[in-house]
Amino acid sequence: MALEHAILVSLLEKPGSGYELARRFERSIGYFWTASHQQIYRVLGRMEADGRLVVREVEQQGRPDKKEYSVAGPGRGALADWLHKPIEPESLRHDLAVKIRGAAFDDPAALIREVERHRRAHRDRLAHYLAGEARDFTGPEAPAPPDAGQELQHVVLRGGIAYERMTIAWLDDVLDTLHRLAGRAPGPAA
Amino acid sequence: MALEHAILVSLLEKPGSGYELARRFERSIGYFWTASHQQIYRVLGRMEADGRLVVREVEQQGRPDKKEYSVAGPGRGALADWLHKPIEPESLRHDLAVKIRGAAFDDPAALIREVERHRRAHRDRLAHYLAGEARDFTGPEAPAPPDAGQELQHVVLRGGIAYERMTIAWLDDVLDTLHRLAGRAPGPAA
DNA sequence: CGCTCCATGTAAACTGTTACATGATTGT
DNA sequence: ACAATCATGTAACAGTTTACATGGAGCG
Repeated sequence: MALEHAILVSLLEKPGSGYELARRFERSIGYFWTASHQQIYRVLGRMEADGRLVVREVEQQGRPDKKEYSVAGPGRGALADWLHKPIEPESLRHDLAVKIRGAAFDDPAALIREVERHRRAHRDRLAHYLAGEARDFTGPEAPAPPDAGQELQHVVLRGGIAYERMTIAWLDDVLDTLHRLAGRAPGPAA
Repeated sequence: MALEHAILVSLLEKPGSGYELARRFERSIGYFWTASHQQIYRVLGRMEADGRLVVREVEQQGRPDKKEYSVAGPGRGALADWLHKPIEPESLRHDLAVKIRGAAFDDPAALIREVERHRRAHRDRLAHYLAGEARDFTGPEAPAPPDAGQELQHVVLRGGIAYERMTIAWLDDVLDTLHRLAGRAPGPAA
């Protein structure tokens, strides 16, 4: 159900169309929640029908009209209810870890390329987060003093940065392990 | 689709029943993939129908009979195919981060209890992982030298440990931020 | 002419959660 | 007697992914 709440938070930060939300889910909100445009349009339709959102048709020049959504009273209430209700601490879903354990029944060396690819992706994501942090929070252009919303956005971004740094360090550990195993026995085991 | 692959890896490590798999998904495999028994039974049924698994009825004394599943040739092939196919680097799903950003439109101080609860859960999980590491890998009972499968299980567990440590440190950062905001403005903003 | 961006959606398949259901054994 | 553990499932619903579908504007 958290997609609904993520959309409410994003629209409270700034109203926008389904398309714009989809873009945000590739960027800032996407640091901790992902959603495709198909999902977003469906949920927006439902939330508008439920009275949590209001739409405004916006005519544009040189591009298609868009529907700008913003949060209505009941939407704000639904978000407040959810914020006050405890949630379960997350459990991870990590495909790559499944692959690493699966490598025991295949060739561990064959995984090295894949792990390196993931390491590059995480390194790029870290660079992207750090650039965003400098632009919005720590650089000379950043607003001083920051308001509560900016402080909270920043602490979430610091979480993303910590996650990427941790992941890169772990992938280095994985690569070391795979190289050691590849040196030891160069074929499929088991 | 990774539940299927996680089941294949687990059954290659050791054949077992749906019930036993559900237990493993609360423990070792559960460090990086979760699944309920309902899901597991459904997928086991499908995989057996597809010829990826074979079942053996095992009579037991003092407890109900069970169906012991093990991986068939096509199952091993399906796993190998998946292992050689690149996967997308994961994107996070972190409800708590949605809540933290949402707190800008509610009372940040009201989130402190919830964050503390999550911190305790992660601290407990870390202790559990560390106990498992000592028991299976670094303690005096651990097999020496470890085989490839154990090395790979260990590196995945180290990833879980690093994740929990990072998360605890981040939650401390979040708590500092919330305390600072609570001291500054004691009501809902926006 | 083809590519990317803007903007919106539908449909089908699959995955995951919640609730319900049964029945024996072991321990308190 | 009651609760927990072992063991297996069904059914309904909610959420997610993948594929299909349309169409204009601007750039090289």
